[in-house]
Amino acid sequence: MDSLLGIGLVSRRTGLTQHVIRIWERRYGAVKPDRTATKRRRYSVGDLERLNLLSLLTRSGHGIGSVAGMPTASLRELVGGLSGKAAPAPASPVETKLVESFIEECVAAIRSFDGGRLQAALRHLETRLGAHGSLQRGVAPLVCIVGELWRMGDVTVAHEHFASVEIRRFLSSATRSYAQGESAPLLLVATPAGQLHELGALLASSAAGNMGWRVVHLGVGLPAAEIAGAAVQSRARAVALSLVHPEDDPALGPELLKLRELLPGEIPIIIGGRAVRGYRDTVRRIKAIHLEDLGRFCATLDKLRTLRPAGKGC
Amino acid sequence: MDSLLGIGLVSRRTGLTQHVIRIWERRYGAVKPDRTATKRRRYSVGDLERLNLLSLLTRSGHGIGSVAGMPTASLRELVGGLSGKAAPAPASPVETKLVESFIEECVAAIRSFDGGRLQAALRHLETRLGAHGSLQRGVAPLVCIVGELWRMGDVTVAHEHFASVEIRRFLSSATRSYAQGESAPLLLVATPAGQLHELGALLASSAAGNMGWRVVHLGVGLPAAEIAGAAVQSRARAVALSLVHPEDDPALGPELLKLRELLPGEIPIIIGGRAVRGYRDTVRRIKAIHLEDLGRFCATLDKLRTLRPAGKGC
DNA sequence: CATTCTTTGACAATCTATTGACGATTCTGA
DNA sequence: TCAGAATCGTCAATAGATTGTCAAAGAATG
Repeated sequence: MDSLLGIGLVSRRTGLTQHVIRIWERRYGAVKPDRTATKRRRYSVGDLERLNLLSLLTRSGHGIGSVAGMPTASLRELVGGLSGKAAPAPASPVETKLVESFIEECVAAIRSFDGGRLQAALRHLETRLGAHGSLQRGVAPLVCIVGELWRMGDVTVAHEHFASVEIRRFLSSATRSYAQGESAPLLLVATPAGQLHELGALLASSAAGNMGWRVVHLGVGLPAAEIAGAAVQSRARAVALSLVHPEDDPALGPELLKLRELLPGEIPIIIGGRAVRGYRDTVRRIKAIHLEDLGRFCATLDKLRTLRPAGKGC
Repeated sequence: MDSLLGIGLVSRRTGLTQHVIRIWERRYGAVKPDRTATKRRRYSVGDLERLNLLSLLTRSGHGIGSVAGMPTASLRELVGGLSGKAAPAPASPVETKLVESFIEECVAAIRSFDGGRLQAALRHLETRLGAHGSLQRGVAPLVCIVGELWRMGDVTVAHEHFASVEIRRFLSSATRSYAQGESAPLLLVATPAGQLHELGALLASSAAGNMGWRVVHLGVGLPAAEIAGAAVQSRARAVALSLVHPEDDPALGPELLKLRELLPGEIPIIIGGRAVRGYRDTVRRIKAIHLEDLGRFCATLDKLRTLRPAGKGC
């Protein structure tokens, strides 16, 4: 077994303290790293994955003592099914087929304004791919496709709104990870003034909730001053914005600048959504973190949680 | 059996207090979790489902004592057949006190962006007043008050948006629509172009869902043509509009006229919300049914369902 | 030599179990 | 209609378990 990672590295990559890693080993035998001749721990990539899984599970409410002893495969299953993210994206042919038929079914349901059918499809996918997998590989693509259909005039505004409402109903009821306690970092999610499409923001909120963040979701079309005020008052660790529809709103650039100005410097701004391209310069100017897909968004959240409080330079 | 969920986790996922979970176990044997060597409860996913079902059932009026002993399959069945119907309307002094403290608690939660606290208050009220009663006598007033606070500048736009999102999350999870088959009448709910406040519409949708209507909720800010198109396509029996904020939008009058024109004559338009007064003439002109409060809205729905067997066979 | 790592014991904060009691509501039978 | 009984959620207090964090001292690394 190639065990070559030092504890410092593992600590940084998992977001766990070195202390915690050692304690988990000593008390629960969570991992059993090799040792060098001089007793230093050497972790394998398998250990790394294991620790990442355990980190996710403890964050979403499991006691470490009850999961530390399980085989890695079971951990993966628990993570996929109950709350966390499914880091590996295997994209097997079976799965792509599943997702394809899912999308097809959803679009048909939307076209006929059949809410029950849409909810059924969403639930079905969730049982197959888990909370996070269904978001990343099912709902997110669906949202894009609906947007596309609308832009091409293939479905009406009413269809698009209807889909938004139903998808958001699903997301609301699927995301239950409330009450993470005061200690969990807080993400503020919103859409700046002029941006009225809410699904991107909702996806972000759900994903963040699944990953153990507390989330304050402010919805759609908020002026910069409001966002900044709320962020300060709720002591958010980061602010996430979603830009989807108008790609050329001249008022949005100044709005973003103002937000950066009003927001304390240590609170990063994360921006995602297909319309970002229209405001690229501004986004760069305010040093926002630009993320195109949900997977990267999750990875960034993980990094932010561990890097920020320690004050470690990024 | 794989029993690995701690009571804390189960509590968060079911919305039940740890205390309640334990009491249900002790008094009614609702679940029989395994124990660790140190007597801690370990729940299986089956237990989790069971508790979720029981939570739903008690919230909609069943006594815990009468359902706690039933096999899980029967619980599922019972939940499937749920369709609101609770809490007539006693309006006792005890209740007004309850509602008052509820509102107070909610406003405090909103001011501090505390979603968990807000959800807890909402749930609590629901257990006391039932699905229907809590809507009519708790949530509806709350919505009005939040709107009032916002208009007076007493809370910011961010607070108002935040409240909208959380209340709508509650409504989404509380409303058990889709239980009805093809035969149930269908109500289309929306907000016309220019009207961007969605809570009124959402309340209407929930109430209608509770009363056994199928609901197509189109959300906020839709042009007349879109509403009419969707109504025709989904074969709605009625269209409900909510008017809340701009009371003097000159574009809204023509929009309403256009809607009446595009809509088949046998489909009535129901209009509610505090901004209706600003458009009184138009509302009268299009022969819309104007309803000021949720109670009358429900009554009207009942009448429409029975009086309007327009297409008796379908 | 500064930094990183290991081990150990101790500590504090949080979570959990159990018990008994309390108060509000609802049910029941006269 | 009314008193008593039953139902049901909540609370408080104590004891014990679980889990993250810390400090100190020595060893290894580069």
